[in-house]
Amino acid sequence: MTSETPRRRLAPEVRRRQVLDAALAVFSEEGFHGASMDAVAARAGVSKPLVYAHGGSKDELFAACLRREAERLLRSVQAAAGEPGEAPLVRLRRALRAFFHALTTQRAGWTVLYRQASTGPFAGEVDALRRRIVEQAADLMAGGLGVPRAVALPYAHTVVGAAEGLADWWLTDPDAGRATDAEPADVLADMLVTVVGPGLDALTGGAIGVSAAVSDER
Amino acid sequence: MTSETPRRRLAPEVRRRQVLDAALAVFSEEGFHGASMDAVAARAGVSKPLVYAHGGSKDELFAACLRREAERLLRSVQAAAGEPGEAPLVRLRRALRAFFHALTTQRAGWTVLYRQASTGPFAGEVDALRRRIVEQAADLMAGGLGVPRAVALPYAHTVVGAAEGLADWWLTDPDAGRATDAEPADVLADMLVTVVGPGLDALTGGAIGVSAAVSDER
Amino acid sequence: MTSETPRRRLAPEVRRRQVLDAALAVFSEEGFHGASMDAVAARAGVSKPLVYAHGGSKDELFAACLRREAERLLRSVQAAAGEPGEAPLVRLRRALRAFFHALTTQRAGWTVLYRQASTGPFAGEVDALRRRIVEQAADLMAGGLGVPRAVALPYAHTVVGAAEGLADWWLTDPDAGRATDAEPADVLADMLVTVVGPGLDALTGGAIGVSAAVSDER
Amino acid sequence: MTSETPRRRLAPEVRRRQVLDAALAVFSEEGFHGASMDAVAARAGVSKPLVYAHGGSKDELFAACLRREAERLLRSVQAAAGEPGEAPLVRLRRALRAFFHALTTQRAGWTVLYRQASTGPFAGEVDALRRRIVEQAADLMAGGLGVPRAVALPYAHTVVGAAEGLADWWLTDPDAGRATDAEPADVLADMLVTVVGPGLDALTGGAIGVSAAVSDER
DNA sequence: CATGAATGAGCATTCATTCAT
DNA sequence: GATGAATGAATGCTCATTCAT
Repeated sequence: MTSETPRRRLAPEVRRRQVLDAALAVFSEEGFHGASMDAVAARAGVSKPLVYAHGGSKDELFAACLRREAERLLRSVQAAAGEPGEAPLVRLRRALRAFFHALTTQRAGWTVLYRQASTGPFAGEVDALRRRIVEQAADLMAGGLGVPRAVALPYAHTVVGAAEGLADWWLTDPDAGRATDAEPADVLADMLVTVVGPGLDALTGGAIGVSAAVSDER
Repeated sequence: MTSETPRRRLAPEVRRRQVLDAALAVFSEEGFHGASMDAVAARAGVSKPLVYAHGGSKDELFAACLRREAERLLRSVQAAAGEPGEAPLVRLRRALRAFFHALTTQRAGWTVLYRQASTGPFAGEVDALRRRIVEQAADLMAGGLGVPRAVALPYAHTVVGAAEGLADWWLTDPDAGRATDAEPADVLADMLVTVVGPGLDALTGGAIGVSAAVSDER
Repeated sequence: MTSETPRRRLAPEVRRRQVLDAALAVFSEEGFHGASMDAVAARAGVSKPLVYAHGGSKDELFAACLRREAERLLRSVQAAAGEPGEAPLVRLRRALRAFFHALTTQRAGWTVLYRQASTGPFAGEVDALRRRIVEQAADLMAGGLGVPRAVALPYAHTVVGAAEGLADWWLTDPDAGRATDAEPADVLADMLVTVVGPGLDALTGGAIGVSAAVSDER
Repeated sequence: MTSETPRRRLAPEVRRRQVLDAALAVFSEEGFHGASMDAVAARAGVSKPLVYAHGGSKDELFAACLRREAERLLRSVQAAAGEPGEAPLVRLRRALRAFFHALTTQRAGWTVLYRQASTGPFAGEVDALRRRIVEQAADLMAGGLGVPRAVALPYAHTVVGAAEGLADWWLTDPDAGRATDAEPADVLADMLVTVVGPGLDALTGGAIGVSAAVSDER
């Protein structure tokens, strides 16, 4: 018999990450229902009971993936958005750049979060995340300028939706954002600011110097 | 056997529509994997083999639902967009209004298209549809004004993504678009034009009279 | 390929009995936990889903076996016990004869009822059955003679317990009851009456002519 | 690792008893199949491998419990039965009293022996025990009076079965044996002698002074 | 010696799919 | 043409058992 990988003993947290990583990959490729625990185990290179030991039931495992990826994504974007003192569109642009950058390293996570989870028993969890993101965006604007919340909220939904649309495009089409030789993530973020920035200006009655913000920080 | 409902022989195309309708309903409620062929048959009020006879395998059935709903949606929007002669933003707004209106009568279809199908073996099919929509939007602008395709395409992705985001919001949150007592579908469409219109103006170097178009046709 | 048994279509009630019979056999041999649905299916010569279709879940299947066997057994004994008008010991003897006779054709049922089910989620069901039997026996005596219930009840438990003990012996040991060439079931029943009859006489202060009853109806 | 409970090295036989006690408790509560080795280990407060080291496989562990409890029970009863010199019914009554008394302190053991083990791979073991008990009872009578073995054996089965029936009743129903305020174990034992004593007298043609024995030793 | 970590094997259950009527 | 009856193939999950430390 060829010397199979010997039954190594690993630290629980290492194993847990291993399992979560495998689960994320499989879930993102096959979807929640399409993914089998066997497939997760195989991907992780371990036995099925170990998956259960470290990840719990299939539902728990999926929820754990979800939460981990959401946390990661939110953290990146929040850190990039910076302090409330700055100009809203500048903060928005930095946040969007961070968002598109994060997707490059979290492609599977994004897929799981936005394509797999919005259905089934986790719609609630994902909805909550989405709401947190949108709220954050709405706060960014409602706080930064005097925009009333009732105006900021649909705007935030629009921007977040647009970002998701571009993200999907980017992850699907290899040419997306590659018109120039700048970093595609930045190109897409800037593009988005260019498109929605003036609209925000219009909504707020010119409270922001859009063009300045848009042309800034290149 | 006592002749209960006499199991009328129906014309094949009628049966087919019956089956597709049932399938759409079940798929939209339970998701692709959650839906069982038994449930579809029960919903259609026919036997399972008949479902197979008229709808093919589960995959084929799902794909058929997908295509039918996509066709419907595209047709509505295309019809509303009108002729190439008119002002792009006017056409865009009409198209968006039609889109949001269509969702009210095609809620199940939308759910299936965008929540269930974007994963699994149908991602391709959905992608193709999305691409058709985006192409159409890009044409609308690239044709209407002198915008180069390379600029129009990402813009189109942005707008379509934003529309999807708002649509999800709308279908999820009962308050979405109900700030005034205007038709919510129109409110959302107009909101979107307000947000992305000026950006288009900026992108094209002022080729369109945005403000006019935006305030027009109220 | 050798012509396997062709997938015959059978009437539902026939199939159901087939499945129940197989389940009873397997349960009686392996116990509830030891029995696998695969084994039941194999024994019935059908596929596993068919077992589920006709027998429900494993629990339901077991419960169904239980109830069917209990019903059978009770019916036999009740019929044999006859009308309240007759002498108690005569009725008791006839009932016991019927009981031991029933065991010959219901060996598996007995095992399932008394050896498998007294544990696990069905203890309640079996307890109820046992109580019905004991109550019936107690009534037989409390009603037939003037014995107070408080005396009849432990007596009934004693007699039923003794009958079960003999039954186990009989089903285990091939020699049991074969001292003479009379029907073993009858020998055991009569033996039991001989042993416990005089005790009943003693308990009731000689209300019954035991010896007469005991020697009667040979 | 911080030395919590220092996991004392214990003498092997002490450990073994610890493990057997835990196993008995778990088996009696959950049944053979329902009991998991994890549960046994947890109950014993030791690790699973230690259970294997001291108790062997699950089957062996169960068998060990079985044998230990059987031994205990037999010893109690044998000791109580006393010397062959005495009157058979007196000895029987003492033995029965000891039996019912033993159950109060060995409830778990009884449950395991008679409810869990009578099925599956241990039926043999339990049968052997039962046979030893019955043999003993038969010897008691065949030896004490001139009864031939062929008569004594079924009688013994009857008495033992009746005792088991009463025991089950007692352990199930809290009112059993509590008519007077005498010790229930004694009440049940005496009750049993009252019921089966006269029958033995009848079988042997009046060789024993039943009434004397029965009323004796109150 | 004692254990945490790991696994092979099995089980109840469901479902898409297809014959026989 | 339409259906009730049947099945092959998975799938989620658990457990007795054993290494590596």
